[in-house]
Amino acid sequence: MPEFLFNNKLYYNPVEFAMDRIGGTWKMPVLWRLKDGIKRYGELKNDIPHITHKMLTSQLRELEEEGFIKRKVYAVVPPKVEYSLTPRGKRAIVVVDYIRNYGLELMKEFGVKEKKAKTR
Amino acid sequence: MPEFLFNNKLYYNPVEFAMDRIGGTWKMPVLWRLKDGIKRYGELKNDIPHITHKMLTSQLRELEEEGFIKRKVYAVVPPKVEYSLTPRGKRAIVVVDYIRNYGLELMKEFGVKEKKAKTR
DNA sequence: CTGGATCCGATTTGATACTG
DNA sequence: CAGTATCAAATCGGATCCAG
Repeated sequence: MPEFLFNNKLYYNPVEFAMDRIGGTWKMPVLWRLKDGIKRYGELKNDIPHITHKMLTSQLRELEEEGFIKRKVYAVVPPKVEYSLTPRGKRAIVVVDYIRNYGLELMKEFGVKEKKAKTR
Repeated sequence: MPEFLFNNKLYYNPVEFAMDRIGGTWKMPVLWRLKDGIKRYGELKNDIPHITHKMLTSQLRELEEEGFIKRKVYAVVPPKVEYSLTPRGKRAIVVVDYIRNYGLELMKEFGVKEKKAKTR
């Protein structure tokens, strides 16, 4: 298995490299939300349950820096910022979709039930 | 996006569920090593660069508990233990391969060079 | 040879407060 | 509305030691 450096981090294989770009708890959900077009910061925040302000901003920064999403700032008050997928981000959606389908398959195997509105 | 529980952990989407099963730094490399057949603990340890004893054993435990690999113990001294893929593990290999190819594609885009034998 | 347990530092994440 | 900074809590990973 090869071994290489990127941004001063040591990687052991291509899978790890890919997962460091679009893995983690929140990056795929964020990309997925942008699948159908432009979203504002607040929309993303509302659409993704439980994500904290800090996590959303940091994940958006990283995805932007690595060219998966584009950030457009409007010089208005109050601020308005729109996020959208770049071609690289659109390519990633195909992969996310693939993994998502595998996840659904696994969930069925493991007998996972959706958690319906819980009392409390 | 749905939301559900598994092993007392809250998941927000199928992607996260899948990644919790076979994601992380080491699970895919471990599965990948078993792609071509049975391996002993020591072989895995030698074949996977930089993995520590602790990580290898913990990852093998989890993969076994969740049905991706099978553990066969021989009642001999010193101990001999063989690991192999279950059908579920073999199915996972297809996914790993897919992500791996995407990783290679990304590496090319990012201009990542393999790290050749370093001085020191 | 395989594997469990412990200690401890490093990294990640959440909560909160503050800003233009 | 969108974003930054700070501090504390939680999680993770590595090194090390013990055991059958």
